[in-house]
Amino acid sequence: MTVSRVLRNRGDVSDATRLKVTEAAKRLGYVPNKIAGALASQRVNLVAVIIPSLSNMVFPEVLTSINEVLDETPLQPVFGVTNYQPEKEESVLFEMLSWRPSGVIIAGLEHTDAARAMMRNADVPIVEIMDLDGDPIDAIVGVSQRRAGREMAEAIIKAGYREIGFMGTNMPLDHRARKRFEGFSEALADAGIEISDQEFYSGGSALVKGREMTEAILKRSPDLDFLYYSNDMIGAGGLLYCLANGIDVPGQVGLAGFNGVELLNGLPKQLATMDAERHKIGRAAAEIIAARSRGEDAPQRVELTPKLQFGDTLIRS
Amino acid sequence: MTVSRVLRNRGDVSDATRLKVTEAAKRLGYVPNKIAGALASQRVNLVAVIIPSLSNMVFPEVLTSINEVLDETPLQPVFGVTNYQPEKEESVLFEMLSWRPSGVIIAGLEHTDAARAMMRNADVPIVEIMDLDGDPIDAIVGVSQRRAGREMAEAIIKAGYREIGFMGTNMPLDHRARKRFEGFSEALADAGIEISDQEFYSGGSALVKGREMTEAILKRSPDLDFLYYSNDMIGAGGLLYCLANGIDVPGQVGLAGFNGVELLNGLPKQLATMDAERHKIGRAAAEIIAARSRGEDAPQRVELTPKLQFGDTLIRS
DNA sequence: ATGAAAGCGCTAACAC
DNA sequence: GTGTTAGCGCTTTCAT
Repeated sequence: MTVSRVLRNRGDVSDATRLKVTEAAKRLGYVPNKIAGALASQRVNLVAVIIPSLSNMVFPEVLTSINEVLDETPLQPVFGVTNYQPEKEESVLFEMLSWRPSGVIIAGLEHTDAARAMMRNADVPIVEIMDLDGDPIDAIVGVSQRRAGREMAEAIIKAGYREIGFMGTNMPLDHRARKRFEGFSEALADAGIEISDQEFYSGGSALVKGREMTEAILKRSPDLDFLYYSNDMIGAGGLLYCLANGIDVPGQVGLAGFNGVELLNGLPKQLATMDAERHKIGRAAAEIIAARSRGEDAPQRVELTPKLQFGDTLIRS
Repeated sequence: MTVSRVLRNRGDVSDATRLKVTEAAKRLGYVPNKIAGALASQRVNLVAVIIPSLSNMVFPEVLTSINEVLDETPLQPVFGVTNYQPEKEESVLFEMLSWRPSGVIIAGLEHTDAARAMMRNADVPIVEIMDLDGDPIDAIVGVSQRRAGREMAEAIIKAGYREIGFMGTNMPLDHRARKRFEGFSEALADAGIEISDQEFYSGGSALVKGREMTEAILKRSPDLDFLYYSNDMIGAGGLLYCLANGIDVPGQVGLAGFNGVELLNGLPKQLATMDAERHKIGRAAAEIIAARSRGEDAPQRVELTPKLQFGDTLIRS
């Protein structure tokens, strides 16, 4: 009836009745039932956002920018966390799609067959984010992780380092870290170099692990002249270890991480890194969903290019 | 009809038909419409989780533990972010309540009147988290921020420090930081001490801000013998500044932060801090919602007590 | 063990 | 400018 019109600012309603209705609504503390509304209108203003982890720091930042963009639209983000488990991703996705959201933003390109099928059948915009190396279901925005790895390797070689150690997470399901590593190794191989030593960790405080791994790898392989870390947090740990132990950085040992986290700016020396552009990724993804839900069209592919920041730990050649 | 029964594992259905249905469902990539289901059953497995910020590090951790607990139930968390703005909180709450969630977990005790009214009328379990100093709407779990501030002040005084500087965020709407500061000042006042100097910041990288503020305050007030930071990130920045500038910690200047963030373990020295128990808070809150949604009863108030960690920057007296 | 029918609280389309 | 009506896709209840 008229009430519905008022509450949604639709159609022609006289000011008098409009006033009466809004007033009554406020007085009764009325909160509309979107469930019924959504069922009737077949429209839901929710956007499903699915990420692997909240403890990674990177993802909260992506969420923040998604939030920023959607704040200016009628859309509402709804987050789900998969803990890097494909089956969990599948179930979270199932759960979310069953609410018929206006769009899906999901990290990565690797999904179970069932998950992929669900998304293809869902008939809503799907944006896969972060990674670019693979076949998207629908839209995609991110950086080529493989290329990021390559470029870092090339810069390291160019700077004259030859005995290179790698440290990273021991998570077979972190496909982005894996692809960076692959790109990195490939580029080294192209230059006839092999990784001299490596060290993996899982769980625990990344900063502490970075210290520990760095100590271990340098004790085991004292000839190393460069350490590449798969993320900035362990890189920062390594940097702090080197500084505390009088190791000359970048003279004796060069260091680099990945992500460009804000934290690095506060350290005594700037760790070399590559900005993963996660704010831009979040914005672009949200903008695609917003545009599509307005019926406008939007890019199918947004490629961002991570920029190498030399900082103070990688000799600029 | 029967299909519905199968899909929900309810009632008596013959194995034959059950099989037929599940198979067809899988083949068609069927995803049930929870909107219709929720409307019919008047039950929704969503739990609204409302927090001020994602960049604060503290909140992702709370979310993580909420997630952990709800993972073992049919409930699904749904996050909303308020950016510390009461009106935004109100609108997020409105939006979420309009989906008739099974419960609400919301940070803090300060809300607009309208928000408070909505929650009171919502007829679902409401758990206010983090803070304990105020009147809860329904259930509450957290630590007394005021007391946390007091205890830190008392420890500092006991350790013999007298010229105390304070650094914190310039956010009038961060009520928890404010209450800690109030408790801190009160305890100092009880001992006849006043804060000698203070410095506030907003925005930017907390670690960098910590360095900068520490430099500024020490240049301005060289007599300070203790610096209390309203959070660990700026405290860590301050610590790094002191170490880099040959300031003897905790001999010449003592330092303390708040939160007990994991990051601190990786620093060259352990910053004194108080663990805000955010994992326990998340767990307890989620458990209350889970219990209540099962019809069991649950505690109305869970008081956690932050533990002082002296680390290496506060003389143990 | 299965089917049929009512209705959850809205929106959309169409009268008046 | 306002009221009426028929669903939206399920669950629930009641028959069979």
